Amino acid sequence: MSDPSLNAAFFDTMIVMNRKLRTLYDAHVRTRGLTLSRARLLIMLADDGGKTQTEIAATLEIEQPSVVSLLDGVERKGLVARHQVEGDRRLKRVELTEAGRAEALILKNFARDLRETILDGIDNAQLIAATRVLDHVLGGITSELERVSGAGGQPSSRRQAAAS
Amino acid sequence: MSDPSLNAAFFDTMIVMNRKLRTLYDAHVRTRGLTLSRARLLIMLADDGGKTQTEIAATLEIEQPSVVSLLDGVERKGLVARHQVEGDRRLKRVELTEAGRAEALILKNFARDLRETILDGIDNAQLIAATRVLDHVLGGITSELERVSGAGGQPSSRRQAAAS
DNA sequence: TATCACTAATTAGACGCCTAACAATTACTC
DNA sequence: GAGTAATTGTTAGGCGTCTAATTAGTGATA
Repeated sequence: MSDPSLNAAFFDTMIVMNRKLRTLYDAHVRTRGLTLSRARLLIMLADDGGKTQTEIAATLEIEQPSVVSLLDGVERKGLVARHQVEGDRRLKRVELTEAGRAEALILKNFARDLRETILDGIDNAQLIAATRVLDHVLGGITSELERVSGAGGQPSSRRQAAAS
Repeated sequence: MSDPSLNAAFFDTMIVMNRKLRTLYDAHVRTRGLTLSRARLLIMLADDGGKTQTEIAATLEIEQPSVVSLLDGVERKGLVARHQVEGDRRLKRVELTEAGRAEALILKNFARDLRETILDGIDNAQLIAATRVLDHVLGGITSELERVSGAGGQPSSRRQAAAS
């Protein structure tokens, strides 16, 4: 079928790369009390506007409790605010503050530049091909994850890119 | 130069995929008190034999304190043991126990099968191309990381695949 | 209207990862 | 040989993520 050591190399490289990417990004924004995950959240809010926490979880593809602690962090810094929603007191609509909007802009530009630096030497065709593979693999993981834990079998809304 | 939204999609997909891969793997081995990271460690030890903690950190490409807590977990389960080294009392050589060797074999087989399942539909050429891109990107991240934090500028021993 | 099921956010507890700072030991240097 | 520098493993503290369980609010129904 496929070469086991080739498969292993793919995943291992991916795992290491992910961790180092986070470390690199964090190193740059740490002085402002931010991280890659927080940046992903802020940029998403800047692009998509106010969302409830459930919607945030779905867009970022993380679990709701992860959203809670992420929000706690950036709310403490005054970058977002949780607003009550008229008509349903369970919901909280999350909005960027003025400071949050400014920060999001900075983060977005920094992220763009960093990606540019890191991807230097890769042409568009290669990147498209690699992204297609990643997307296919992500699909495989997601359906396997649903098969394993999601016994209920709801129709699985597929993902789309969250950060810009 | 390059398309910003294309770059963003690549990284975002990679980030999400990584998190979901970990969740999927963890879900399978959780009942035995294991995780993807612990599996990576055990498999590496099974392949490469006893190593000091510094060597483990280098091979897995994580920091030494991360190795400490990782080892604490699997040592508590009796899967590895830390042995004193003759001649240098700072060092500790880490070895798999009998139970650890058995567990590593199971994990290795499971990992192989899971990769096979997840990569279904991707042919070797695509996978090789994608891995080459990942490797290039990892190289970019690593050198950027060294440029940023490693002011000392030691000659950067390059990475090689750790899990099999 | 009282109950029961569902949903949104949260808390609790665990693990993985990091940086910074530390203790013990060894190596180097004068 | 004494003092300093480097190395090894560790602890402390922080963030991100997960699952399981809890709390509060909504809706549907008998």
